[in-house]
Amino acid sequence: MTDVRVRFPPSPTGYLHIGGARTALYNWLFAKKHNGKLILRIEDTDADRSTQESIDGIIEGLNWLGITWDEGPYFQTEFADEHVACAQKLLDEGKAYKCFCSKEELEEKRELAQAEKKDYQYNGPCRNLSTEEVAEKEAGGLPYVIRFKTPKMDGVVDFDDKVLGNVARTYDDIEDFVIVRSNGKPLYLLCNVVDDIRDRISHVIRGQDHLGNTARQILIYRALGAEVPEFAHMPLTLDLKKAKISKRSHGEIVAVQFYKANGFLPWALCNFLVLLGWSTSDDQEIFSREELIDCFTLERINHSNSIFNYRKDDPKFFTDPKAISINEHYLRTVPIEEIYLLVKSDLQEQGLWSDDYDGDKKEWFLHTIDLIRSRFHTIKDFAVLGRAYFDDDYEFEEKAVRKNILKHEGLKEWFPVLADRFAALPEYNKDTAEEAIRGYATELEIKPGVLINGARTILTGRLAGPGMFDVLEVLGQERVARRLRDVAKLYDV
RNA sequence: GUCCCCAUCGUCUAGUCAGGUCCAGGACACCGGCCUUUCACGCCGGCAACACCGGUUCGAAUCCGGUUGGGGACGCCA
Repeated sequence: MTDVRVRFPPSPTGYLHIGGARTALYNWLFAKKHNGKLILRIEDTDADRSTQESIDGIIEGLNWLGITWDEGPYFQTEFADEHVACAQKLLDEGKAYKCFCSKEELEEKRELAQAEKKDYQYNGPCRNLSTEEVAEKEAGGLPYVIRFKTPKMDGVVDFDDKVLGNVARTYDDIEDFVIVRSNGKPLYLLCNVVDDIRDRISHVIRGQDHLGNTARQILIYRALGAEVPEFAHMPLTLDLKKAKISKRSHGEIVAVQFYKANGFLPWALCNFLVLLGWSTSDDQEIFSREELIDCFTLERINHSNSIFNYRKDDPKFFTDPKAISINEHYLRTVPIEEIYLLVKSDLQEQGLWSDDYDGDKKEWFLHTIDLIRSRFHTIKDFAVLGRAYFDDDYEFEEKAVRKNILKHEGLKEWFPVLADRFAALPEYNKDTAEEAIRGYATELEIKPGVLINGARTILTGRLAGPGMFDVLEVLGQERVARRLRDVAKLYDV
């Protein structure tokens, strides 16, 4: 294979959404796999809709996901002269022509055709204007667009799509499409090809929504005398109603930023995204970066669209359940150091961070997040569900208080006693704590579970959590004793 | 209306190119059980799909044709 050079060309008209991220990811994987280069090109030719905010958001999103590029970001507008020059070249060589038909006139025809349920194609008179006629109209100050002159011939324009196989379209079916607006600005179809030629793109990996563009773009490549790259059209991601996912109809749930803000591990999102339309033959679903790069191939991309399984207002899953499950998997299995910084920055944001965690108490901190992480869904849970481990001001689950505290009136007396016993322990650790708690239960002739579950609730505020003796150790002698002595407050309400 | 793409559990999918080993496998979700002081993890089990109709064939999820369904494109957007 010749040098692999692929590109990700977002138009900066909104944030980076998961569909775009998936396209970028596939390109990135393909580049990595073949020791190729990924080029980031911002397609900002639509001046009305492009924003700096959006450019920043896209770059931030890619960075967060760990999708790195080797060249760029280039900006399409910087190459405007080149686009115009290519259009001129096509004009000079008779491969394109000036069309003086007015926009209004054409729109009218198109609407008419639609109303009559007939096919519409530009078939205007301008294709065959003589040089004199053109000069005359121009002299008269008539505005014009430049149209590509599609060869009038039998047969098809076809290409061997790396995902779909052979895809063909008859010449007949391709109208003389506009490549330059009447204001002199070249259009996407042209710019994109010119840029891809300049950037020596070898493989165009993009969504199937571009499938209809490909035949026309191949015509441009040929007219410009350039080599046609390989194409790979990946399936689209739809919502449960089978509509294309978009910011407008789905809001932030489809924004990469949303996953960052909601405590996803970036690689977990990538892993989820890659599975939306691609798979291996051996049922593997969890991949390290290296594994994925190694086994990724365009040929194993699915042909059919996939559905992003997100139910609005689902109380249990705030996004696709599979995405959450993959995130949980990574959250509880990656080396603790890999989530340490993410947890740190979230605790900092929540005002729960202490610099000791980075110093004297670092070992304690790592051990603690390791202990509690298997029950969590996202990084955000450390500060919410795990708050009691980092701060004395935590909430009590109502159900837990009812079930584990209020049900046992005796705890009001027992816990202060237990607190004293813990405090008096010359050596305090999970074993001595367990001994103390079990011994006391025996004395009281109650089941140890009453003390254990009650302790969990008063110490952590929660109904469920890690093994109690681990919790006792992690929380430490002083905190445990203090919180147990305070049991009366739970009966007050 | 025209053109293009697609069609396996609720969702993501394996199997389709080289038909039999598939009364269809895995994952998520869901339901049961085990483990356990709780919950989670883990483990065991369950529910659940080849869109339809024809054809080819000894044999079809797989090949062919049609139907239906879904998606995309049809801009002086990208």
